Amino acid sequence: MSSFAGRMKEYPTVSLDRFDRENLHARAYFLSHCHKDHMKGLKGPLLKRKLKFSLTVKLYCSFVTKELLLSNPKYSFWEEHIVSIRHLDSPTGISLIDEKTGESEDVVVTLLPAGHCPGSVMFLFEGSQGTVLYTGDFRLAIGDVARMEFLHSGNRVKDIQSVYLDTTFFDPRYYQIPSREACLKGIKELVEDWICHSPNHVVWLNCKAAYGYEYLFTNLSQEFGCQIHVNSLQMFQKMPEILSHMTMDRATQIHACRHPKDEEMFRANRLPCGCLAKDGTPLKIISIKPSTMWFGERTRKTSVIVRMGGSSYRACFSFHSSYSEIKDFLTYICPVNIYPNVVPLCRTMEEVAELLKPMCREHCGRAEIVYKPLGVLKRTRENCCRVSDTDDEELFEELAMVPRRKKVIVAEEANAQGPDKPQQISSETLADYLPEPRPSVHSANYLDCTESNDDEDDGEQEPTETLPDDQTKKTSDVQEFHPPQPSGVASAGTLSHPPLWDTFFTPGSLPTDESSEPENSQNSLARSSVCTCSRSPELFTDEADECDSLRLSSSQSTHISEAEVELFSQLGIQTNPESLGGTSETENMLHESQAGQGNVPDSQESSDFELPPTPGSKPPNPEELKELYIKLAAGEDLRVSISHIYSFYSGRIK
DNA sequence: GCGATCAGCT
DNA sequence: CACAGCTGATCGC
Repeated sequence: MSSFAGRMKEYPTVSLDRFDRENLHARAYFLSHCHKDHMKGLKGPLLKRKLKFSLTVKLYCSFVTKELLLSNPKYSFWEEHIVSIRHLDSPTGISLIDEKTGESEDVVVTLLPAGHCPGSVMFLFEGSQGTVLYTGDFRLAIGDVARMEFLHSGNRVKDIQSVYLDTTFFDPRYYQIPSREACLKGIKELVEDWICHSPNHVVWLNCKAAYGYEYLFTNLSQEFGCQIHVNSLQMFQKMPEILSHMTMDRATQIHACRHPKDEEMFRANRLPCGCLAKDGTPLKIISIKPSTMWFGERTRKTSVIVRMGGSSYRACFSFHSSYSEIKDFLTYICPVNIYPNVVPLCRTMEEVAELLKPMCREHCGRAEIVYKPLGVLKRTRENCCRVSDTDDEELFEELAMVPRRKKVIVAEEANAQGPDKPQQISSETLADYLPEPRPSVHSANYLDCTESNDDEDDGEQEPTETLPDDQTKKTSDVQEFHPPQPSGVASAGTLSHPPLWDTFFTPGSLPTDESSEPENSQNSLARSSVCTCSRSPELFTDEADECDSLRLSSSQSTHISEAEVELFSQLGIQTNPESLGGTSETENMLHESQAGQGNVPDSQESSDFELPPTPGSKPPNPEELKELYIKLAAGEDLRVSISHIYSFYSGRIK
């Protein structure tokens, strides 16, 4: 839960995600996403009154956030005062005007995708007081930050003065959270194993009353060709990409409907909507409750699905980045200052601040590092592969070779025109260059899983995976579970099937009924045949690496530095000594440029950093490059890990 | 009657 | 397993 007070040191005349107290005096407001803990005071009478008499005060947010906000009539008084920025990554000039004195300050703000819930964004401010990033809440995968065009200036990472950071899971206890794709895969398999039995076998997704599960709904809808039953569709009226996957018709096998006493109803084998089978008999229901599950640094095998007993399951699902994901994010941008917005559970603000210190520029030593661009074939930094086999890899990694996108927009200057007409510095959007929404499908082997959110529990573990005991198909026998794959689906990391050419030329269409589903489903499955292989970390290297495609490696961000270990020990946090100083394959493969860090003086005239070219990795060898080229030539979309964010969590949805 | 805050619940 | 939000009680205006 955010405890950010609303204001940044550098630009104190704007307020973000807080609208009460001192924030009542702000010259402009910013809303990162539509969760209540970021909307404190937003419907307060004092603010309402202020708006009534103001010509210049505006609320800036993404297009989707505006729609979601205004779908609640309590906020309709904001309507004339909202400036929604439809396109992410499109710098907008804003004049911050003091209505009493006429004093004015110009800033340029850029919305960056945050991957937290529909419409969620981060705000990047650039102005006389430096470049400052307010992250709001975010879930970015490792490597995503390197693909954010507007955190770069030319080949370099922008010089970021301060980051106001979502630190929900910035604690080594939350070292790893399975990737979005791995979680989705686990849920898909569980759903499939249940609903395939009969039309009377239904799934209830026990989701909380908050935005953020739409990604799950749309993917399940697409996968199984049935829309998800929900209580209301009103808020998604202008978002067909979401709307088309939801229904208010109870006659479906997947429900996410809610009722004040839904848990109680479920225990009595009833859906919250009260739906029964066609013949009036009770349905056969399982519930899946999305919950955050985390795993310690040394946890090797994990499960994204946990059976709670009876027909109740928990499925891993996180709205926030894990410790290692946040660390990756910070390591990349290396800001001068980092301010936590959230106090993680069982921690104090002081402890979080201590944990963040090593990530600040002063301590990370980044200012000394010179990175050499790779050249024509640029790719994302790949500094956190920590898996030893394909199962683990799918669970935690979604890294892929991602050619850096052509830079399409350059924010040169902000000729702000005043808040009524914020200047769109460029009309092109990054989203235009991103792939169509699609489900992410990996190879079908079920995860050999051991549940562990206990980071003390770092030894070999017995599988605890359990599944409905009345099922005919036993997914609990994880080694034997091989759900049928649609034809044309290649396993991740392989090219066992030729590309389906037509899929690359079929305009993205939305399945609006079941009849349209199979083809769409297949198309999207085919499109998502991507390489997600990543290199084994030294932590878990006891299994053969079966990944036969491009290998990248790194050790940087998954390693805890000695300084951190010392810090953790001061804080009473256990760290893994094996991760320190051990010679590993990955360490041996450090890129030259990194090995030479500190030796080469940076071009000091610029305060920006050069773009890191995959620290901790070796340059691709000819074999690897060949494979990459084959994939590119085959039309495979290698951009994978960030696409889901743009699909659902951006202002792109119209 | 309305808003703020907190405990309790999920 | 813990994010986000609801309900209901209480208090103050």
